[in-house]
Amino acid sequence: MSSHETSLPAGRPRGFVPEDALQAALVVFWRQGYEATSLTDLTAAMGLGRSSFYACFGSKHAVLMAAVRRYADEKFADFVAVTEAQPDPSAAVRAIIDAIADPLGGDRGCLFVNSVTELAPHDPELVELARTHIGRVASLVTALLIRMGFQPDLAERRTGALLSGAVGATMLRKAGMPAAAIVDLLAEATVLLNHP
Amino acid sequence: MSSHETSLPAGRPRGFVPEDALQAALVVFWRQGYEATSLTDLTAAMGLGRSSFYACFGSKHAVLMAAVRRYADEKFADFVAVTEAQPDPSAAVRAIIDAIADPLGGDRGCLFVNSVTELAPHDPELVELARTHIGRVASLVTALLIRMGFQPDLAERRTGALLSGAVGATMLRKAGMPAAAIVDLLAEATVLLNHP
DNA sequence: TGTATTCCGGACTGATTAGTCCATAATAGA
DNA sequence: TCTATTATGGACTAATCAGTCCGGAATACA
Repeated sequence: MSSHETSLPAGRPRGFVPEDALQAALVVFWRQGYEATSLTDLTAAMGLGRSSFYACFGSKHAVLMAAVRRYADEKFADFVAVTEAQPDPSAAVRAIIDAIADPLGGDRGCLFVNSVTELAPHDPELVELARTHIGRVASLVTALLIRMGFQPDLAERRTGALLSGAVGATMLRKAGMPAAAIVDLLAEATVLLNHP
Repeated sequence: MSSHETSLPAGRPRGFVPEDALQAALVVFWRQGYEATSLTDLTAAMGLGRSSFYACFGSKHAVLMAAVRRYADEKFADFVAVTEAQPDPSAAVRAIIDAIADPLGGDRGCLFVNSVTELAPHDPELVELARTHIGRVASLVTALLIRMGFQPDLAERRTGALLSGAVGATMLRKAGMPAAAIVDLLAEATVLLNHP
């Protein structure tokens, strides 16, 4: 049992870091959407040839799935971090809603929302990912609402209303609504936290 | 001045009704999105050849614009009708939000939301249409909130939160959330109408 | 150095894309 | 019936699509 740290292969090593390439793909999909992104766009942004692309990632669709999964995981990790760092559950919910809508984050919207909206009707794999992600985010928020004193079933319904508002805000932002209006609108949504 | 009812042309008459063809195109775009719909899909659904298509509509993008415009106009007309038929402004707002989210209308979402989400970053013409449409709907709802007793600036911000929630609900529906949950969530959003 | 193994640039594939064009068909008015 | 005008089907184009493949380059290990 000699040096087998990560079971290195015996041939020529990759000239790129898969995670970096995936991140580049994520950005392109985020800006352009799935169908509007050609393999030429994709490989150019990722900085690799078609051979490397297919050898490493398999297909255009697989890259999208990996990118969306990465995006969703990253976002969810942020939400959890906020939740753990913020002792006040109400403030934590506000922070999560803000992070979803990302009111100051430009007008390209949310990769997750964009992808689901574009592909959901014909992409069961993406829908499955979406259900899982939405489910875990909803659980997190619902738990915070319960900590605030809401009854479980009410907390669950109100979580839906809050998430819906955050998601809708990303679309309104894409439609050209000014960032300031989005900020106001999200602040207004906190009424859902104050009303019994 | 003989019979000049609609200034009829002198050549062979059309073998189709443009409005019907447009409606068929609308349905296809609604189900499949813009990029995922080929001209072959489109003309097949509309029941006409490429020549007729281009002679009558100009381009694929022009048809999308016409379809979205028609969709938005129809929806807005519904909202106005509801507003005028319903004496209680609070109930009128609830009806409008419900009509936007269309919780029982299947999982293809809203053509307007779908199109904006897919194309907004690269389609200024569509963004312009979106701004106009969102603006008039927001004005309508804001007026209702003012009639309910809200101060104008608060009414405007709360309108944003309500519309955001309705729009977001269409995405959650596409992501597989059950219709019943959408109904609950929308009902919960009416908290925004009850809180001072 | 030699060999096994992997990676990569780029040419290539067949299918599909949005859009054009033309010869023919169908109509209105004379 | 004849002519001017418009509509139509279907062939056609040049470009682009996602994906494949191969010959050479680069590495690890012996």
